[in-house]
Amino acid sequence: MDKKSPIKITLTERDGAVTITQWVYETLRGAVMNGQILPGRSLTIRELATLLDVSPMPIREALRQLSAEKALEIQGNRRVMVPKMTAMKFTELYEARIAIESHAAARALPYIDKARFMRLRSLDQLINIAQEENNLEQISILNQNFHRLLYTANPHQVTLPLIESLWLQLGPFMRLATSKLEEHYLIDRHNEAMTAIENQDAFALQLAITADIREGIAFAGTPELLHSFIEQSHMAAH
Amino acid sequence: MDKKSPIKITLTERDGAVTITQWVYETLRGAVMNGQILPGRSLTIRELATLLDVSPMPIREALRQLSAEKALEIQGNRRVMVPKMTAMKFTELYEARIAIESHAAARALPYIDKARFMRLRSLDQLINIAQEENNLEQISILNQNFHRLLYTANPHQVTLPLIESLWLQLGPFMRLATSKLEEHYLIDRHNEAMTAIENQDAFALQLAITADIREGIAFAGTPELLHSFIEQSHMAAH
DNA sequence: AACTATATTTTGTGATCACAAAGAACAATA
DNA sequence: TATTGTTCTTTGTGATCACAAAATATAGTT
Repeated sequence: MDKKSPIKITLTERDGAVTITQWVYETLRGAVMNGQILPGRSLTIRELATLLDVSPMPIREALRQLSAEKALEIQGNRRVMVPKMTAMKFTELYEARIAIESHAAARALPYIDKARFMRLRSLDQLINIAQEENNLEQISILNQNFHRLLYTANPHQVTLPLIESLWLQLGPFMRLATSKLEEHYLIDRHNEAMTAIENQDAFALQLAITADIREGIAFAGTPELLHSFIEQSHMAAH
Repeated sequence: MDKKSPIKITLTERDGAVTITQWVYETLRGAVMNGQILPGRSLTIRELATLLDVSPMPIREALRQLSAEKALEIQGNRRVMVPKMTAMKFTELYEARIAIESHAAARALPYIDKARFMRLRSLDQLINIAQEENNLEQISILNQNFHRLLYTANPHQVTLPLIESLWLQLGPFMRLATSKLEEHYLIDRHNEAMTAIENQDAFALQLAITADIREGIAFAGTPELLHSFIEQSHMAAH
C-alpha cells in the first residue's frame, strides 16, 4: 500500500465548450477549497493525470495557475503541495480579509442598484433559512455568494481576485472549522449591511462587513482549534 | 512589414540553476512592469518563443502564471494581452494599494527590528539622493524597495503577493506617468514613516504610507494624463 | 540493528508533433 | 467600391517522448 493519503476529488461533468485545462483547474480548485486534499500532501502531475484521466499537460497548466493564486505552493523540490497553516498565518489571512473586503464593500456601495439590492436581500433570507436548519455547509456557500455579489457591484473590479485568493487559502481550514462547530450562533450582520446600503452609509457598511467576517471565525480564534489546524497540517507531512 | 508594434524585451543573463520557465517568467514580468509591451498588444506563444529563443513550452507556463497574477489578460479568443487601462480602473488600483499597503505596514510594524530599521533608513537616504539628481527611474525602484522591505518584516506573509499583483497592473502606466513628470516634487513621507516606526505608532505609519502612495501619483490624477493613458491603450488595439 | 553506498524508480522540465479553430488574404459578386 | 465567400496561414491546445535530477528501494558494511 502507498503511504500517501488517498485523494478523493469530486468529478464534475466537463462542458465540451471549455478547455480541458480549465476543467482541471476548476476541479482542483474545488478540491482545495473543500479541503479534499490534506495540507502538506505533495501532489504529482502524473498522479493527478491518471486520477482525472487526462494527459499531464493540462495538469501542469492548472497547477501553475493555482500556485500563482497561492492555492498551492511550489516547494524547493519543485513539487507542489497544499500549503500548511499556522495559527499566525491564519490570523494574518483573516485580518487581510477584513482590510480588503471592507474596502471593497465601500467601493462597491455607490454602484449597488435596486436589482442587486433585491438579490442581496433574497440571499440574506436564504442564509436565514439555512441557519435555522443548522446547515453549516450551505451557510458557508451562501455567505460567500453574498459577499461576492456585494463586491461585484463595482464594475471596475480589481479587488475580487485578491479576495478570492484569500478565500482559497483559507478554504481548507474553513471546513475544518465548521466541522467542529455545532452550536455556532451567527449574529445576522447581513441585516446591518443591508440597512447601511439603503442609507448609502459606507462607514456603517464597513463595520457590518468587518463584524461579519470577524464573528464568522470567532470560534476558530480559540487556541485549541487553531492548534488542531497545525496538527492536521503536520500530520500530512509524514 | 507587420502591423504589430515591435516588442523590445531586455534580455538578462540566465542563471543555469534556474529553470527556463522561471527565467522567461521574470523576463516577461519585467517587460510588462517596465511598459515595454503596449497595453492591448496581443502576444502569441510562438512569437515570444522565437524572440526569447526558447521552445513554446516555457512561454506557455509563464504566460499562464502572469495571467493568474493579472499582469496579463486572457481574451475570449484565448489570446493573451497586456490589459488595457481606464481612468476608473486606475483609481481603483490606487485605492486598493492604499487600503492593502497601509494595512500591511501596520501588520509589519511590531516585527521591525533594529537591523531592518537601519536598512530602511539607508534606503530613504538613497531616495533623497536620487531625488536631488531628479533620477525618476531610480526613485521609482528605490521607493518600491522601501515599501517591500517594510512589509516583509512580517514573517507571516500573506499580503505581499496581493500588493505585487497591484504593482504589476500599475507598472506599465507608472512609466507613462513618470515620463511625463518633470518637476514632480515629492514630499518625503518616508521620514514620517520612520518616526512612526520609532514610536511604534501604527496609525501614524498608516497615514504616512497612505500619503506616500497618494502623493506619488497625485500628478497622474489629473484628467488629462489619465486620458492619455486611455488613448495609449486604445491605440495599441488597432 | 544502524548506517552508508549503490541501483532502481519516479518526477518535473522541456521539446516536438498533430489538429481543430480562429485569422488573414484574396477572389468573386453585387 | 463595398461586401460576401473561399482558401491559406497562424495559433492555442493537448498528447507524447527524452532526459536529468530527485526520491525511493536495495544491498552492503560495520
